[in-house]
Amino acid sequence: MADNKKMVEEITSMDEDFARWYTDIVKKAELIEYASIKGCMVLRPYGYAIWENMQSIMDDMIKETGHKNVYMPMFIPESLLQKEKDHVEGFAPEVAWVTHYGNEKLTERLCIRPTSETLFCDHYKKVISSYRDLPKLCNQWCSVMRCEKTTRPFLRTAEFLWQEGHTAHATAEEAQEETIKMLNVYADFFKDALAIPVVKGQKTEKEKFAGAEATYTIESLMHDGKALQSGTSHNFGDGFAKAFGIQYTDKENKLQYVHQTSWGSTTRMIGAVIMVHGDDSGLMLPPKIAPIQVVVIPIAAHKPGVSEKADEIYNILKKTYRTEIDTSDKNPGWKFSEYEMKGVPIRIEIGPRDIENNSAVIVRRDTREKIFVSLDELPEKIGETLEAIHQNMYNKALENLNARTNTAKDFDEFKKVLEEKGGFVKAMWCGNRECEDEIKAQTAATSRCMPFEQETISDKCVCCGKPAKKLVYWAKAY
RNA sequence: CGGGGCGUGGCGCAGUUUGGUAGCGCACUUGGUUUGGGACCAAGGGGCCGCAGGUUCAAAUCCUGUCGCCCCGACCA
Repeated sequence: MADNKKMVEEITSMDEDFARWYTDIVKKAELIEYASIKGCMVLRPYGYAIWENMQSIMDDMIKETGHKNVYMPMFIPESLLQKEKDHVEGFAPEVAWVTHYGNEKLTERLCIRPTSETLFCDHYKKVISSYRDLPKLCNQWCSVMRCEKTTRPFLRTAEFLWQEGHTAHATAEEAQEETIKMLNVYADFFKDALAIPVVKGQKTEKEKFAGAEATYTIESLMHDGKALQSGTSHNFGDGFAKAFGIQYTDKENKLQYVHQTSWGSTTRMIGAVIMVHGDDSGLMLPPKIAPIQVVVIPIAAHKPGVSEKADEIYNILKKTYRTEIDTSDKNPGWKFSEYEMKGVPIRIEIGPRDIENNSAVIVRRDTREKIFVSLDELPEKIGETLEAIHQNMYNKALENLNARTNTAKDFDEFKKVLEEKGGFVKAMWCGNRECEDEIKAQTAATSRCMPFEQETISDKCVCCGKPAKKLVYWAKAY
């Protein structure tokens, strides 16, 4: 038995090690607890606080670009869901159905929203009649439900929290502009709030959203070399408008269909943060979204003056930074590990030695560097250090992204590069679905996006050798 | 739905081959000593051994059935 177990451990792939590392972090950092409801998870206070910080920054950015928040019902009547053919085909297999209201059996069942396009369409049909009513720029924060067959904390859960923006415009050009604008908002958010660099581009036909004319994506790279679709922005053209009959009268008194977009980002972003920045000591949170930016840890708190000084520091810092103090009776070593596991960017140690020197020790989560700072300069130094941590985290993630982005001219090279280096492989593609399927079948890699910044690596498709149309980023993905 | 595995205190497991007082680590409670990298000592609480039958003087252990969960294959933010 023991031998067998050992053997299993020895042949355990890196993938499984990484998976174990990941699930360990989400539990030990107290982000989630598994719910007793299939596929769902309990977001615990610390995990939810991370989401709230993300939400607050993202919400500002969405409002900054002229959008207003609204709230739609969580139920969608079956007939409404079915109005757009591609959309219903894409989502029907994974929706949950409500069949009863109390004891009364419904004549038409209601699904729990897997996404709210159809509800927004139904609404827009009612409130849009003139070009003067356009554009409609709405956003909703809510949870949606998709009965996934396999789930994973944050990356794929049955119910998840997200923001979904839904807009309606007079022209195709305006809709396209909006689609790209919001994709850029996501990319900026990843860089400025999450310290994660992304690749921006368009999804292929195979990978695009059910019902969309075009889907754009930001793709980030986890430090195990797998890609993660981290936010998407869709241009619907007038497909939904025609299916739902959303029309307006233009300046020439002619009836026109609106052009729509939608874009969403989810709690999956927390998964991205864990897998991009985390290390062997646990989570590492970018300062902007960290629920605790600074934790004060008194050393030998029973010795004279220590408690008082620690309190004093805490009270000063909490005015400017999200600060906590840990006065529990755990020993310091335990506390150090605990807050590293939780990804707190800075910890401050204050003990008898520091009090003698009127100083404190600040320790960076990202570099473990210990910096001795005089108490007078402390608040200022904290600000500088938080900024430096963000920069350093971004730079490291960018280094990893660059190091793991390689090119391949033919299929043999493609397989070799993917096998040896992981990450993104840039390669040319003929535009045919068959080649995407073939590449996936042979390598497990999927097309992540056709980047905005196109290059010509070769004139032949990496798979079939026919003339190439597009440069594609390929990768194994979550 | 096809292949593999597992159900034993809150969590992680041992015990099952060969039936004989339910154990270990972590966590928890109390008291004390500690405190600059996951402390130590002492005492304590907590289990219809997934469920239902059967065999037996005796079942966590053997037999039958059943339920649940996890991993691998087809989809997805």
